[in-house]
Amino acid sequence: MGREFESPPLRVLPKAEQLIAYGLLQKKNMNKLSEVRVRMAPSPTGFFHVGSARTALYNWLFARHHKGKFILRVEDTDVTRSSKEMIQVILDGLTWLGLNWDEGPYFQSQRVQSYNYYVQQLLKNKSVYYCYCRPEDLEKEKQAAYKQKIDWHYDRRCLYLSPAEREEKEKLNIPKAVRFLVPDKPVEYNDIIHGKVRREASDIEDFIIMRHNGMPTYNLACVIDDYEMGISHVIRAVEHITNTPKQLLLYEALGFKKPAFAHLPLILGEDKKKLSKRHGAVSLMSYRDQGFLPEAMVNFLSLLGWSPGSDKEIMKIGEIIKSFSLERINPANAVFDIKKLEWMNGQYIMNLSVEDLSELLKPYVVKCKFMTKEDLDHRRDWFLKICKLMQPRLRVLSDLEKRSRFFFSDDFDYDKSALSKNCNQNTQTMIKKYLISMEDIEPFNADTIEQHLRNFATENNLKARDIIHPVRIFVTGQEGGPGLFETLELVGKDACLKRLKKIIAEDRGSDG
RNA sequence: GGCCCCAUCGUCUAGUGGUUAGGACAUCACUCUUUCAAGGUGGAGACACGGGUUCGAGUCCCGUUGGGGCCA
Repeated sequence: MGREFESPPLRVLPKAEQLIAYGLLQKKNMNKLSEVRVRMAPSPTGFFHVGSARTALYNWLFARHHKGKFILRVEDTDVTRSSKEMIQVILDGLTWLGLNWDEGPYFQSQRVQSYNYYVQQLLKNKSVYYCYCRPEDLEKEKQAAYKQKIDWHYDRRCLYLSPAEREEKEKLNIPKAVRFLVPDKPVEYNDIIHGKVRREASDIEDFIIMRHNGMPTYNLACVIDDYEMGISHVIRAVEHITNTPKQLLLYEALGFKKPAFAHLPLILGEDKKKLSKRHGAVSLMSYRDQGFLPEAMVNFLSLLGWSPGSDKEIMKIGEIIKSFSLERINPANAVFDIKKLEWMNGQYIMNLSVEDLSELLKPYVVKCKFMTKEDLDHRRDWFLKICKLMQPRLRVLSDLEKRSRFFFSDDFDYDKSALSKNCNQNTQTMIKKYLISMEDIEPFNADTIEQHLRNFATENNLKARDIIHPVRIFVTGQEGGPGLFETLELVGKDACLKRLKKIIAEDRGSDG
């Protein structure tokens, strides 16, 4: 890295600043035109966390509400193995949710010279100093201190190195990091969600801004990126709130204009710990695969920490954008309630047209190997009817597999307790008789099946339900489900007869 | 260990000094139905605690407790 960085890198000027630069706008009118620019800055970890998804969503909602820009930036300096695929995961997640970005993705790994440039500036104005300490040694000291329940801060030993000592270390080519010299005054700022946040200088350690290997730390890269990308509002998770004072110090040392900050509450698991892999599904895409609709996911996530103030919960995206504001975000952490998500998804499924639902369900049918796509297309009307029957019974699309297998295949499991409840000598005899008369039903549709069954019941001095229940369990294996007559129609005459015969052949009546 | 953030039903929340503390999910009952869902009706269920300020506090202040987060 022998190169000197003389010219400052290009900066993306917000619209208003561009106009000022061209003399087209007076500074006093700047606020009228100043554009909202927000960003989502994920680090590619191999999957897209629902928490990141919500952060992205809130940024996006804020940008759309203010007709500003939503920018995507990949923080990939730390992750040596960050690959194309991992970045694609993020893009796919955003795309699935419908969170389109206006700029980017920008990559931190490609902006190293920009960070170097500003580090030089900081070195020049003595806001930072070189630190020759070995990270492992400091870590050891720190752990030892914690063990004795003593707080530990870096003691600035490298700041106080004599010129001779420094020269010695330079001569030995000891790797050096760059540390920020924290000024002795408290840092205070106004968080949009949390209000006044204050931190004493003595509580802020001289933090590293650039590692031995020349890579910037989060705080440095973040500040420079946000500045150069003209970010007006930094909206991020509350775990970063402790970084904010440090970053504010950097803004000051660099002479940058500060953005506004809003720190989002965390999403918690049922045990109230930060939602993580051990809570089960935290990857956005696993929700997609289970058959959650993106609209439901967006609606649910938008309400996890924010409320429009009205009682309305099922909202179109336009309504959410219209009423969204950072001020209405609840500062308290929120538990991820999968039950409510499922309910909401069910609501969205019910509001779908049958045609749309069938399109969404098709991949699941194929994936479960119930039918091929071609067969499905051949029996379009039949499949549409199934979709209609299942529509109010699905909470996630993948529910289709266990709840409606019997439509597609003779190979399904019987609900054991329901089966034994309905298997006795009487039902066996009755079903035997019913089976014979069923052969005559023509055409085999819901209406004729119902008429026939009710007649059969009267003729045999039975209640309709005494036939309905056993037939249902024998034909579908389940105790509940859509209306029996529609179900039988769609299962088809041959399959119905076959399944009833099978039950009789097994002579379940005798073994109970 | 230090610092920071947070605190209304089990969960998500409304509430910005005067409310029978409202809604949603979940739960329970009833209803509809051939069953299961969906729908309808209803029930149970919360201001963590202690001090202030105030005529009056879920709401403002302080403390305690509890939870959470961060510390290359």
